Amino acid sequence: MKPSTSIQDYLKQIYELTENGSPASTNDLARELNIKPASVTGMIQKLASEKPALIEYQKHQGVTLTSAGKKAALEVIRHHRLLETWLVQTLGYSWDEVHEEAERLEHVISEDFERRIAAALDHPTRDPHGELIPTADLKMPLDDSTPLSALRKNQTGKILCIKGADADLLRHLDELGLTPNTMIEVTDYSPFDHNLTIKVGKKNHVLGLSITSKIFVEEK
Amino acid sequence: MKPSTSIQDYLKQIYELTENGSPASTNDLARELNIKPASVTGMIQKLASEKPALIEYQKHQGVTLTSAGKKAALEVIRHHRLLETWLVQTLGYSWDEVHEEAERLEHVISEDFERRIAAALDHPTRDPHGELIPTADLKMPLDDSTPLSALRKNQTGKILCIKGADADLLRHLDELGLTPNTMIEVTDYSPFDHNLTIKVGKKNHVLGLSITSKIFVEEK
DNA sequence: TGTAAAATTTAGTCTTGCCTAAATTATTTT
DNA sequence: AAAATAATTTAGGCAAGACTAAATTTTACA
Repeated sequence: MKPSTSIQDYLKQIYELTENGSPASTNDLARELNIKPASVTGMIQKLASEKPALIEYQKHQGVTLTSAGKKAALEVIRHHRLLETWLVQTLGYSWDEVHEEAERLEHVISEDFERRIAAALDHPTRDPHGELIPTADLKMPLDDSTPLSALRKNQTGKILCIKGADADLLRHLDELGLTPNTMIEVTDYSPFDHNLTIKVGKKNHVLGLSITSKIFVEEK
Repeated sequence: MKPSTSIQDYLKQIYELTENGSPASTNDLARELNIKPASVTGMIQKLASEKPALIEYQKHQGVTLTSAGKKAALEVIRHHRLLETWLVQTLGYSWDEVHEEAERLEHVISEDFERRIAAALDHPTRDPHGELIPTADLKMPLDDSTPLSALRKNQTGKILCIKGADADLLRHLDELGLTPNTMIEVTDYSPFDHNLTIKVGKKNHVLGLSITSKIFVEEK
């Protein structure tokens, strides 16, 4: 049976917190979901005792997704990213506005709806932020991007993805023209503070690590 | 604050059951909402004691909407009908498929989303079934349609709306070409059983009262 | 290594919205 | 008008999913 909206939110969040390979802690989950840690423990115990189990869990050790849990998480993430793409393309949302709307819609659309928007968008592989969209058979495509912070003077690339930016930063990057699919060139690098000077269009911008580590590019 | 999904469903249903002018009974609500009558009583008491009250209620007398309740109901109905229109126009749903999808989406879309689809559709006044769409300021437009069953031999009209048909009947009417905006002519009337012979395109169909009373036309 | 701080879990409570069973009120039939 | 039936309400319960306060475990640091 289809997991509740709450459970879908937990699974999605666990997926994201465990992408680095390490288990997700009760506290991290609580922070990300805006829920008290005690409540998270309760839900964790429930998810671990579902059959089939959706997460792997041992007291005080954090949680990881089982394959059933990962599948359910990817389903929600696919919904979310297809919806964002579609809202931007068909209703003129800007890429920094769509998140909240998709956050609510992702839980209620049918598989039929999912198929229809995927087809209407011609089966996109990345959403407006550049995040990879899980495939229809619920696999996450391989990510071939590099953080902009890893580039050095004279290297060029195409922006693929902006990760982990809040609404303010998204708007700021939009104003600078730093959006997915834009070509950029590193015109200077400061080894001291890791600042990069980036040429985008005809303008140069000096960006610190807190920004360049959130921009992912395909090196050319 | 925004009413819960459950409350929105109650209000929408009460709106529809009271369109005839008489209050909605506990039993009718229970039947339409697939909920037990005892549960309906509980919710009714809650809705009547909200401030401001959303319904008018006296024990054993049925319920009607207050103006606050009607406003909330029209908001949901506007969402539903705009969504149906939009799903049909942009995602190729057929008019007999959209109901369920809209039923879930109507509760989660933002006012911004509502404005965007209304604008994208050029502010339609009727949904794919022909039902009137409440205006942006939450008034229900006047209905200028007549039941097809009231027409007699040689009268002609344009189909405006199909009301209260289940999925089977919707598909059947679709096959006969009896969809909103179609021109029809009454070529015969049987006073005995109230059957009407209707010419639609080049074909004639004999329709009983159970069908003609669900088709609403603009008489020409 | 022992202790303080941080993280986690347990225990008990609350709200929402549904349920069943039983009691009450209204309506219909004889 | 009384009896039978139908509609409605009351009472008591349950599951989901959140909360607070208190107990426990783990980790970190002196």
